[in-house]
Amino acid sequence: MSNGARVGIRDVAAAAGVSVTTVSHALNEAGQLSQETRDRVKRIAGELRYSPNRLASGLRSQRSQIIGFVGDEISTTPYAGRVILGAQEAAAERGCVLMIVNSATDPGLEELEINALLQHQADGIIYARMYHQNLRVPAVLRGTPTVLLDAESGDLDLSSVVPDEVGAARTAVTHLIEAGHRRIGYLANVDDIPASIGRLAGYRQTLLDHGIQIDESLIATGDATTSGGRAVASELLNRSDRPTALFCFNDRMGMGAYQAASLAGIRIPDDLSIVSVDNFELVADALLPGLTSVELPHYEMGRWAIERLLAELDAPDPLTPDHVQMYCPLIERGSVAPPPR
Amino acid sequence: MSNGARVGIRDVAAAAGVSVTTVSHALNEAGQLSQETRDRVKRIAGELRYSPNRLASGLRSQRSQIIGFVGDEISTTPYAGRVILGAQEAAAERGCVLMIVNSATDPGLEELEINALLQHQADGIIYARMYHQNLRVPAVLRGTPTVLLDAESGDLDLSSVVPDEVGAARTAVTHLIEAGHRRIGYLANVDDIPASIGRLAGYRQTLLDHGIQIDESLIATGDATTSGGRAVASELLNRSDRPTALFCFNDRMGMGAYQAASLAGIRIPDDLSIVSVDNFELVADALLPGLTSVELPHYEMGRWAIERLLAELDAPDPLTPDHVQMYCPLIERGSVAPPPR
DNA sequence: CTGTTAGCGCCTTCAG
DNA sequence: CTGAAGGCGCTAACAG
Repeated sequence: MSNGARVGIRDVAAAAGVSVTTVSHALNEAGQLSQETRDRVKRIAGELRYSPNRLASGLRSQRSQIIGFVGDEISTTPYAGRVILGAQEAAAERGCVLMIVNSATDPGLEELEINALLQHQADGIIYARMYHQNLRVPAVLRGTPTVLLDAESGDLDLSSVVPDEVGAARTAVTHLIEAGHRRIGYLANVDDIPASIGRLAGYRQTLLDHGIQIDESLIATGDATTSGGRAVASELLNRSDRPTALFCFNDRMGMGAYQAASLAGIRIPDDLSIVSVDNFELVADALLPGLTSVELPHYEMGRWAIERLLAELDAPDPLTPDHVQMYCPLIERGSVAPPPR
Repeated sequence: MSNGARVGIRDVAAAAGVSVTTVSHALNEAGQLSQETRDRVKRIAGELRYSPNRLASGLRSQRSQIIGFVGDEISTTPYAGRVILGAQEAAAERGCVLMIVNSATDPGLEELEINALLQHQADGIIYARMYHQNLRVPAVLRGTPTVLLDAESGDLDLSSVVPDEVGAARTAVTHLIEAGHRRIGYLANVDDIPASIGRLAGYRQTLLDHGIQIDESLIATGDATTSGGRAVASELLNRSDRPTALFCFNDRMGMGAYQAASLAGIRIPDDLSIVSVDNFELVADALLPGLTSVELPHYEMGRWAIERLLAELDAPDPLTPDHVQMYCPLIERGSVAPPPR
């Protein structure tokens, strides 16, 4: 009915002429066995195509080797894939497997889904958001080791990993300044979220650090979408004293800026340089010219979250929570050039 | 250590003054219990915040309620999210949960990952590809109920669901013809995969059905990427007898066609109409004007695969495999208009 | 209609 | 260094 896991530990024991204990020890690198016995048991287990039943071992050892992954908007964002890949690869390296639920917008449903994870005895939970945010973790999670991914929680002592938003903006704006730009506009996101705040702060700081006066009229705020970016970029670009470069909240706004530039007959990068944040390849790489973008380290955050969670699970004493802001590297393509003279 | 699942079925039994059997029956809607007892047990279980241990029940009942999902390129395609969402929602409705692995390009690694699923006693497997393809299913899967998603297998009798590629092309081209176009180019994909074959066939059939002679020179083949689309679209659009409409293999090639048109000073949709396949919103919706596209039903395929798999699992006798070609709906945006006169 | 009795397959004290 | 026994939490026969 199920899979071919007909052969159990006792079959191996019988075939090897030892007890089940010895087999268990040999296979789990536990106990004190002679190397010879250990090898022989392993060989025979292999020959018999023995495969452990993790329900049984989990039941007994109180370790399911399952990590629950609670994510929002898995379907609507392109980032989810890389987060999940990073998490899954890190988990696989440690003999764990991911159990994924898409936390719905409805908190009631989310609780149901988390309960399913808990019923399966997930050893721990990665609570992931696709956009950096502050949140309160659902009460059901209390008592289960949890790591926050692309999210932070004020009320609870949970480890978390988020992108270094300020640093991302600094990297982008510095790149523009180093190319010679002094008049740099910012296409900001209206939403009041950490990414908006951090990137705006990074933009300001970097200009100031380079002795560039901040011109508030060069900060245009809109929806963090292509059409939003197009709209606000148009305003900026139709001014007689338009900026020579644009830093964009994300790649979608960056794409909007391309469209606005095209509509206004402004060439990229000759007349206008653009840097954004996301490095969403399907967009950044597809634009003409390619969009230089600061990458949000989704894969790395996925890995980090799993590694941290497993470290907490393995620690004999509770670890003090760690809060990481992850570095965001610049991916250069073709949208930056020196300003037109 | 683990979660708060301290309270077990025996605690509930004690509190309710019944045996564990009665509790089990009450909670699982099994056996023959008086409605009164059933309700009382459920109430008490709720009050005690009882939560079943699915490792234990799975071990006993030989049903883990886990569906394994093995997918490729989960991280690099935007489709994965919707497939997974459809699968996960359908699974949740049936009390099941998804265990996801990203099958690497390396078959050895893939086998390892599938084995992990099997060790966790997954009741069945969804073997999913992100691009429609024919394949041989890994030998490890033999003996485990498996459903193919966006893939078909010649050598094995496994149920499968794929997009109706021919139908998708017919829908797209028919839409163009109904808008008045007769001279319709096709941006084809060089890769020799079912999608390429099916969409090309659908393009040809539809023209023929409408009495339109096929002009082979209007079929331009390139990489299924934005730059590939741009390159081949340029060829077509720089001809004096250029087509009035373009059917594109996918949205990325469609985006390339937009760029080629822009470079050539051709306006969409006034001078040129475009329809493609994918309906990848982040691109189709972001383009100016919006790209009319035939949607690949990823969410629905995810749902279908789970429902089919569960049906096979629940069937007393083996079901005869089902092979579905799923309908692809047209999503109209702004890239189609009557041909210029 | 409800309770008793065995395990599901494995790990983990304990003895030997 | 190895083996015997008990039980993780639950369900499925069968009794009553």
